[in-house]
Amino acid sequence: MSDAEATELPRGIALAWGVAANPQRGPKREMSVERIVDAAVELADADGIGAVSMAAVAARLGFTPMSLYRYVSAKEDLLLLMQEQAMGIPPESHREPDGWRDRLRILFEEQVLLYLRHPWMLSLPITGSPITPNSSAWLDASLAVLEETPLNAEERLAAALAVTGHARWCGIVQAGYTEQARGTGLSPEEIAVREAALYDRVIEAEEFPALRHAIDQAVFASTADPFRFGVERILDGVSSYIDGLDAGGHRDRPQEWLEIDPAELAGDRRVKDAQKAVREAEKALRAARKLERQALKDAHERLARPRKIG
Amino acid sequence: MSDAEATELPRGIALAWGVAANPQRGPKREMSVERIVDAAVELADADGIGAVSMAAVAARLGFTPMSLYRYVSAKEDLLLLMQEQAMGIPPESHREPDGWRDRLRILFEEQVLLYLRHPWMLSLPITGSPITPNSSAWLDASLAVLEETPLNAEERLAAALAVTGHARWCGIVQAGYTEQARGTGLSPEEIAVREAALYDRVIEAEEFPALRHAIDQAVFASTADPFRFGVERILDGVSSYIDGLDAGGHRDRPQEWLEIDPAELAGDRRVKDAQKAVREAEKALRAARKLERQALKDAHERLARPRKIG
DNA sequence: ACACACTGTTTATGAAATAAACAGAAGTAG
DNA sequence: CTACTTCTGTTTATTTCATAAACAGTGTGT
Repeated sequence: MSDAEATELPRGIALAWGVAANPQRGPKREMSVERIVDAAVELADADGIGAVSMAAVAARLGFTPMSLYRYVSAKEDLLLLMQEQAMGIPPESHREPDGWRDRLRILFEEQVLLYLRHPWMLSLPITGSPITPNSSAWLDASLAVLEETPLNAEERLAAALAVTGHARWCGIVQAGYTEQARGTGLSPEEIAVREAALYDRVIEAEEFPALRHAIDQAVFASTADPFRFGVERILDGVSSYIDGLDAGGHRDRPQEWLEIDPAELAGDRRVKDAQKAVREAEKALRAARKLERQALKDAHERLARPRKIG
Repeated sequence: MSDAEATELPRGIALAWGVAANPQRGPKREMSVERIVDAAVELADADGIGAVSMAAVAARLGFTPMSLYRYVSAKEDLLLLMQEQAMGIPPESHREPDGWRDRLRILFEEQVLLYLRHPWMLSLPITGSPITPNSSAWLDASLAVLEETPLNAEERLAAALAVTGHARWCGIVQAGYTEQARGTGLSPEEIAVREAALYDRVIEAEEFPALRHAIDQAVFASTADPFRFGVERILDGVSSYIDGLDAGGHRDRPQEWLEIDPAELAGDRRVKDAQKAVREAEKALRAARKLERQALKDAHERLARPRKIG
């Protein structure tokens, strides 16, 4: 009983699996869940997730805001259905190449394209893994691709997760530019240029030497996609792990989740004050270091100058 | 002129760099930006980002909502400052081990811990890279660690980005559980168990064979952290790339960003309708496949049974 | 002294989600 | 065929936010 209750499908997820009660009596329906979700997705694609209010969706369909609640129990459910619909199922293209590596790369690229098409998906809260048909299909596709490898089930999931996460991360960063572009009316490229200029202005070699070095190498002006490099490294890593297994190497020992000390979570006043003190000390340290570097640099210059003049 | 204007610091970012005008006249200030941000972070840590309203922050400090606007120009700026403050600077621990690999792993773990401490950071919108002192410090640390490798500047950035992204992804997934736990009053472990049960109930072998297989291998009941496996693969990948360089191999050619056809973005009606038709066809295909598999399975059983009886 | 800059407060506005009560439509049972 | 029931979309009202605008009190520089 408590078991059945415990595993009962949450409202929104049930809707996503198409468990919809079709009523027999009463006036004919003028809308449908599908039309509502379509309208919402169109709004979000065009003007971002902020443009999706119950009122706006209803207006787009020519109805009053409250009417939507006959179809969608709450906005949260609508958002879930939007995700599900926008995600779709993985295209067949990933079956074309031979070998897990090329297939997984295609799945990566398709996911990135998904996020480029629907950047708003990335600003929705993630509530665990959404157990919906389409997300399941994507996960299934990744796992299926990896079934030709000697990885065990857990490793396959971890590898699939890593690639998915990287695609998402790529999407997040790009969506950031898209979003800013929408706000400012500039093109994403202009935003990137402006951002590079800001970095250039604000980052001093004394404080952030490695970052400054990167800026001087014009990495932020680069038009290359760092995420492409990233996936290749992930795929390399999986590949070399597989090579290790094939060569009779042992598996990685499963590792525990990272955890923070529960005492920290308890919100103890003394702990918090101590942490704050640490933060301030770190800040002071950083400032002192910066001054030290500056002083060293100046001293070097003073020592160097006479030689130059003489 | 337009150059100076173009690279002017956005309000919030200026605040983060500590460009604060201290007024000479008027009544003494009773609050400070710092106290406001502290209060907001405490609220968010305790009850999630949803608990952070201007009114709630003000109430926690014993003031009226509008008073905050004397210190923080808008909620958006407050959120930026919260991020900056919660992030802090990377701890010194990452300098202890020798070798980029162990150091980068520590930076990964520290970032994950950060997100465990402040899960709300992950539900804030990302607007490009926030060019603030503390985020710069983290990026600088990653880049500095990689300076001992033969990677070039762009590759270093890409590698740092990959690790950061993976930490973030790890945080996102864990924060999902934390968030759900807050909502339902259950422990994150119970949520995970419930989720595994849901998967088990809903995923059929006919529709998602690889996923079903994973479920049967109890991967969702596992207590191991798939992200630990993930970072190791990323580190492996970077490592083997470096080995390749050392062995005189050539670099990956820089690759372009993924893009979607602008025609798609234009929101053309015909294109959209066509896409919708594709979606529906895919759905039908999926259903047909499922039936096919089911039929095959049934047929097999029918063929197998007589032999059993006879 | 006194004007003015600055403080925190009060009041008001508009967007948003959604609860609750409603009037009318369309089946179904008598 | 009538009356009941169920279901539709609408209306109205409440609550929660961010934030604009006007305000009254408080120090400081001139």
